[in-house]
Amino acid sequence: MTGIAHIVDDDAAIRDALAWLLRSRGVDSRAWNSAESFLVDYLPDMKGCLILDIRMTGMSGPELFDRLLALGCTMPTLFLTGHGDIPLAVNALKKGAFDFIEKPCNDNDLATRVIAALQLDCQQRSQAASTASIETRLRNLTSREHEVMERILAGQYNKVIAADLNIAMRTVEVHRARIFEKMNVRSAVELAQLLSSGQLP
Amino acid sequence: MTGIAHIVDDDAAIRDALAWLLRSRGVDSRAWNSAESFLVDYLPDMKGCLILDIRMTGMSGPELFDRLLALGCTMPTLFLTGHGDIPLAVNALKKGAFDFIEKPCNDNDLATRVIAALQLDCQQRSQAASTASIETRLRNLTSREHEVMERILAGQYNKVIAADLNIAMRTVEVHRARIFEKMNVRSAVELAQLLSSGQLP
DNA sequence: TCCGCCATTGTGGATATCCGCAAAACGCGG
DNA sequence: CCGCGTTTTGCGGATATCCACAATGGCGGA
Repeated sequence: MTGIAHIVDDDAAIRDALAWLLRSRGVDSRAWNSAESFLVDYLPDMKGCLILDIRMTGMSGPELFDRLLALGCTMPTLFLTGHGDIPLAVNALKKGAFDFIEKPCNDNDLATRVIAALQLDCQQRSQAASTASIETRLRNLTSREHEVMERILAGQYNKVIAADLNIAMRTVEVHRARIFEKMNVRSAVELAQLLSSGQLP
Repeated sequence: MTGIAHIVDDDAAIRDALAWLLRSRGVDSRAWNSAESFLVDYLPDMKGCLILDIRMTGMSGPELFDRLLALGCTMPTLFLTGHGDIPLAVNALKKGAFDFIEKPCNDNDLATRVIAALQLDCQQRSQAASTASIETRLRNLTSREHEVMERILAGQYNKVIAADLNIAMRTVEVHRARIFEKMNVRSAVELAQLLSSGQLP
């Protein structure tokens, strides 16, 4: 668990209480007093989770959430609110927010949910790294190699691929070996499994 | 879109109004006046979506939802409520409810959400049928065939599989051909793709 | 007992895959 | 201009996959 809790709340007492609570559970945190100040500091490689207040001077929590979604932020987001309503909660959750908690709330419950969000971030990052690695390897293939690979994955014989692309079978073999090398697999089966395992294009 | 909206509400006026609204949008429905009466009629192959009231005499909407989850019901569920609260809404959505709508609500909005739920049910059923078909085919394999298939999917040569299982290579070929036939694939690549494509064991 | 299914095996022949070694042509960037 | 990467091709040899045809033995159910 390597991420931290990013707290955005315009109430200093809440920020301090949250930071204290999470520290008592071994969770590091950092706090911002407004959505705008968080956005100034935001970086795509921030790890952990977000804890957003709903009502804030200036940009609101939900508005910040929308903005971060647009920026591709994947950190699990917990909304804390003393002034929420059901459509707001439902809307946030349907947009992918991790949780929506009314204040005042049970300290233990809150800490538990934050820890769950941090764990989810960890898992998501691990999966995203794996997907990115596959995508990098795919990007390293030449366009010819892509053409051959599509046909390998369609189960075509080298002879059929050669006829299809109007090249020699030996050339197909060369491309095939290069594809396996670049994709770091040893067989067409392994390649198929690699490319079927996630949400890849 | 072949499913219907299953309405469970103890208020006859609401049931009628909902049925009328949905009919005006081309959606068939059927209504029950209590959670218990719906449970008496419930069948696992019901198609469509569920519209549940929260507060009802006897078993409540959320209690019915829990019961149906336990029965393996996959129909997308929309909660309708005039008396909800945020934790209830959040809890339902986190358990997988499709939507949570406060009454009174916009007729158009409600109908749109119901139609979206019906579409989701349709997709889910299609995916479930595909998964079931694969599982049936897997079940038709003999245990020996399973052993060989695992090794094929691990990318092993027939010669290695034969040595591993202490049988002739010809036998591996026979099993291999039977596996492909039963799984309705033509190659190990296709088999790997078939078994990597969903949430299978 | 008979039959069907499963697991196993062999023979021989055909096709598919793999690869070292070698070579040539083209395009791009330093 | 030169080096490198890409694409292509051929040769020869080895290994892998596929399968028709044939056969045997064990097990379970009718």
